[in-house]
Amino acid sequence: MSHTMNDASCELLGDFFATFAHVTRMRIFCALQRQPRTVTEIAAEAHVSITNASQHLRIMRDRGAVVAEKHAQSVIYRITDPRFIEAALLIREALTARLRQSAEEASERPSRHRSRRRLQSA
Amino acid sequence: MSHTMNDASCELLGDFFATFAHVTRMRIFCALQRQPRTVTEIAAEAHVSITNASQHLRIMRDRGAVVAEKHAQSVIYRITDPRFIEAALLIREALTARLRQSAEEASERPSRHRSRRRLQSA
DNA sequence: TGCGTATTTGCGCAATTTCGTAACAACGCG
DNA sequence: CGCGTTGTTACGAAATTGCGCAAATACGCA
Repeated sequence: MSHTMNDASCELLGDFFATFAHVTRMRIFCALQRQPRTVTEIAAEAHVSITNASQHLRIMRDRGAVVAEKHAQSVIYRITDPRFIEAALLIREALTARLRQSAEEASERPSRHRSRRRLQSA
Repeated sequence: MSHTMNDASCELLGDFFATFAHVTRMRIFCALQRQPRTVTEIAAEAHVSITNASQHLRIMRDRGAVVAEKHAQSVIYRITDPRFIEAALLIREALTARLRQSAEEASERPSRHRSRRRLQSA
């Protein structure tokens, strides 16, 4: 496998990113990180209704991010691939590093606030 | 930093994933992977209009995924953090591994097609 | 200054996503 | 069986996103 991406990878990745492109779904992912959980537990941890949790879980299930296993009265969800977690942690590192860095820059060169990131002249 | 995620990380990550949750934006990311490019070049590589490319680039710029640098008449975009590329490659590995695996399973136990992933009984 | 190239933005519309309400399905238990 | 618990689905409304077109902006050059 090459070290750069092609068009097919773009389709694949775009779809994957969409799976997690919602705070609630990230929170669900977050809750499932430590251990498998029932829908009711997931809903509580993600601060949403059970219905809403179920709806998001369906999206994640359809895209293969989680699997459901029926157990007595309840349904237990878990993350399908630990690499998803690894990837999320890696990205979080990059993001927090960026935050730290821009915080430092802001303290060096203060009150240069831009409400929206614009072009930077060369 | 812990090895699991908290609520703040979820916000951050949800936003990040949204940035790339579109085939066109992934293709743009893909094109910028090798080298910085002008908007016109990016539009050509992503197979979209210049206007549309510019719109997607604004989204990516606003979220900090890319930066723009004005150079003579043209604007040159580049990816802000190489870790974004690393992460994308890592995720691609996980995804293609999953694809390979389900392809194998499908050949072992054929014609078990489900149009939509459903619950699996224990 | 006026022109051409490069890029961005405003706007309206179509498509998609999100979410609540209500109805429905599955299951264990008395 | 009838009921309570757990979870899913249908549906419609509201919000968001995506995109094309036209207009605007930026900049180098004659």
